Amino acid sequence: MGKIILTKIINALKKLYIPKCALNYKTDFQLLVSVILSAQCTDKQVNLVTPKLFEKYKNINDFANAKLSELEKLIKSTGFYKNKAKSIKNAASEIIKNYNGKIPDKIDELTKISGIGRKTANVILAEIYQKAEGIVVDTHIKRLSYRIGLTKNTIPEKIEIDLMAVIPKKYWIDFAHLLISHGRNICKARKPLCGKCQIKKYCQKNGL
DNA sequence: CTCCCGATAT
DNA sequence: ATATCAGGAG
Repeated sequence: MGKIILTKIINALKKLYIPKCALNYKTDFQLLVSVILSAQCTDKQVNLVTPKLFEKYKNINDFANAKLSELEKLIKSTGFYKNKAKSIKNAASEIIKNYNGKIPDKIDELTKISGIGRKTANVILAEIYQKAEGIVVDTHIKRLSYRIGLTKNTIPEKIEIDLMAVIPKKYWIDFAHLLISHGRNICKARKPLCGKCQIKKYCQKNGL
C-alpha cells in the first residue's frame, strides 16, 4: 500500500464528500467544547445540545465558572456527561490560567490539558489553526484504515504513526474528514455497504 | 486493562 | 439484547 494508492483513494472520496467538520460552532472554544462532547457520541447528538449550551455559556470564562451540576444537565444526552463536564470546565480554567485564554496551537500543550487527548488535540489543530502535527484517529479512521489495509495495528497511536508514514502531509486533514464521511455513509461498523463502496477496488477486504 | 454513560441502529 | 458513536483518564 503506497502513496500512489492513497492519493487515488483520497481523490475518489473527494468526489463524494466535502472534507468538512460536521460539528456546529462559531468560536474556537465552542469547537473545543464540541470535540470533547463528541467522544463516543455522534456529531448529530452533539449538535443537538450545543445551541442551548452556548446560549447559557457565552465564552471561555463562563465555562470556567460553570457549576458542574448545571453543565452536566445540559450535556447529559451526549453520554459520559460527568467526565465531559469536568473536562470542559478544566480545559477552560487551564487555558485561561496558562495560555491567557487563547487555545494553544501545539499538540504537546493541548494534550497536557486534562480531558484533551491526541484525537481531540488533532481535531482542534486542524479546525482552528488548519495545522496538522498528526492525524486524527477516531473510531471511523481506526476501522477504515484497518479494513482498507493501511495498518495492521489496533492501537490508535500506532495507527496514527502508520498513517503518517504513507499519507502525504498535505492530505492529513482532508484524509480524516473524508474517511469519517465514508465511514458514516458506506463503510459502517456493523453492516458495511460494500456493494455501494466507490473505493472497493483499493480495499484489502474488497467487498467483504 | 477498566471505567465513564446516553441515544440510536440492528 | 447488543453494538456503536469524531475518546480519555487512572
